[in-house]
Amino acid sequence: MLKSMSSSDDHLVSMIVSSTGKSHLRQIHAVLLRTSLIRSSDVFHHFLSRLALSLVPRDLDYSRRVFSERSNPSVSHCNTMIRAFSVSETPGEGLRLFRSLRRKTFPPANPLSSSFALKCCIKSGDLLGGLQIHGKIFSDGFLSDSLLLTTLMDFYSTCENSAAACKVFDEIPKRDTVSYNVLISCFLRNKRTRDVLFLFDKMMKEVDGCVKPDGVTCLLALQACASLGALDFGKQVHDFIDGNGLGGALNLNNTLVSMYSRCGSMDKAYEVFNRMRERNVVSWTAMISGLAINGFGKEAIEAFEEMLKCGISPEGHTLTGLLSACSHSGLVREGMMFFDRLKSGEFMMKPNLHHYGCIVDLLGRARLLDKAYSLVQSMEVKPDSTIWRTLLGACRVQGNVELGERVISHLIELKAEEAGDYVLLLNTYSSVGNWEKVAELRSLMKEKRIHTKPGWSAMEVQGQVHEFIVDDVSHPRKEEIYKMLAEINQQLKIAGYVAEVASELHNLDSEEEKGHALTYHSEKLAIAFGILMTPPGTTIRVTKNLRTCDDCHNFAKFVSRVYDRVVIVRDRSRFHQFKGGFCSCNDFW
DNA sequence: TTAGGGTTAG
Repeated sequence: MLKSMSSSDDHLVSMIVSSTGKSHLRQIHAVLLRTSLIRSSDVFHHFLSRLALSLVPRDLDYSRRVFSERSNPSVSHCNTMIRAFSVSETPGEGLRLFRSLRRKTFPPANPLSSSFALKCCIKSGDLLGGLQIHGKIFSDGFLSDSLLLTTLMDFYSTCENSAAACKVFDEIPKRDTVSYNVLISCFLRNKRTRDVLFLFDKMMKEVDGCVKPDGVTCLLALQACASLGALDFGKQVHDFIDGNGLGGALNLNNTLVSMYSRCGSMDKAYEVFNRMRERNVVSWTAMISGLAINGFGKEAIEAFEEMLKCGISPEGHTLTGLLSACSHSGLVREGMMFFDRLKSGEFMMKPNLHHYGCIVDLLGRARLLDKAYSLVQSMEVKPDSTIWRTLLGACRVQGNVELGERVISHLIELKAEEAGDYVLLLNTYSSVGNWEKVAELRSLMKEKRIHTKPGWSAMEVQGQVHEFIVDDVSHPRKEEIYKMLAEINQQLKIAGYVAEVASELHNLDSEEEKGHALTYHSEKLAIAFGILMTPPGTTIRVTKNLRTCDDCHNFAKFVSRVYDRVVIVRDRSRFHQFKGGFCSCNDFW
């Protein structure tokens, strides 16, 4: 049919080209060349777009050749190619094309060219390239282009420069839901979780015109709540979802399951999960991982088996959740059985680093350190720093100095040693009373200028999130908090609590500071704040970014008994529920 | 002629 068409049929030809499948594209190309129909800018545009953008997988070589054969490409032809490069493995080519386009006086580049070029910079991590484009936005006269500025924010977000992203946001003439979402995702990526909640609140109250949260906003806000353990705020987001007709979305329900379980509310997680009309592997994975961090190992295994019964195949993450559930609940036999099934290929995948990490953790907790070490040595994939770190953690718990030293030498070899690793080794030495080595390591840390990253704890009171760091003095009610902490310490002492000075050492320079900093670990500040701010009997919920130390764990146990409070601490690896002087983890973490 | 944001983790 194409053969009989003339240049006056451009539109029809374009439509045919746009609907052509991959197998016929070369034939169509030949016809277009033979009939000279390709000379039409319209026809060429559609052909190139089909070739470079809408086909999966894309044929970039072919697109590149077709494009280079065009003697007078228009801006939109160039943009098609820049966009294609921005999602390819060679985004640098897109930037080069953009630059050559800008150098020409005609045709001039348009805001879209800059937008796609920025995408190229994001993909290739080209900081300088992006900054140059930003510099030209003013001289190109694109300052009022909201969509381009939104992409620019996304660029700064990937560069972890949230201050620059904020500045661009302020300059956007007409902000809409997407520009808000980009800023929110920037805050989330850059760990400014409280700002995420602030912005969500602002959108909900429609402070900025009629900008309202949409599904993506809710998804991001829920992630922030999960990270902070902000259960009340999470419930508000849930209400917003239900009240605005967003409740049926699969991805939102999956995130709700994850949020509730990461906030320690398994009842609500189950409720959402059971009400879901449709569930995919992500839904099951969220549930299994949630059960895992809450210490419900057996239930996680049951959920996994139920999932298989429903005919859903697990993914890598699903197995990670399952194996970590076994590890956290001390189900060594079950964990090893699932690991064997994974290795046999039953789940159509090979064990990855996460899976090995779980098993190393499992063996370490089960005091099978040698077995864990030989597993790491025999791994098919090269062990990364996290694997070694997991093993180092197990060495600390069991005071195995010899293996601990060997492990740290592996970390040094990988050039991946972090302050936390030295702290673990330091604690291993101190747990066996080897003070000479402690001193030696301390001076080494000083020499290498190693500083620990501060731990933080968060606590939600009436929907407001309060954050604390070690030795925090920034909180407006710091005086009351420290007074309360002193009182608690006194009460606990009477009940028999003794601070374990040797249990955890942070970035301290002298022995005298040790006892002092133990008193002011961020979770202790948060717990004191909780007792201060809530009526007797209220559950205290604290979220911590690192693993909680032995001393703080012990402190929380005493608080739960002396103050008759349920204290729930979510640390980096799991939940601890303290009640009547005991912890749900049975000191096994 | 075209465009910007997003689900599970050791």
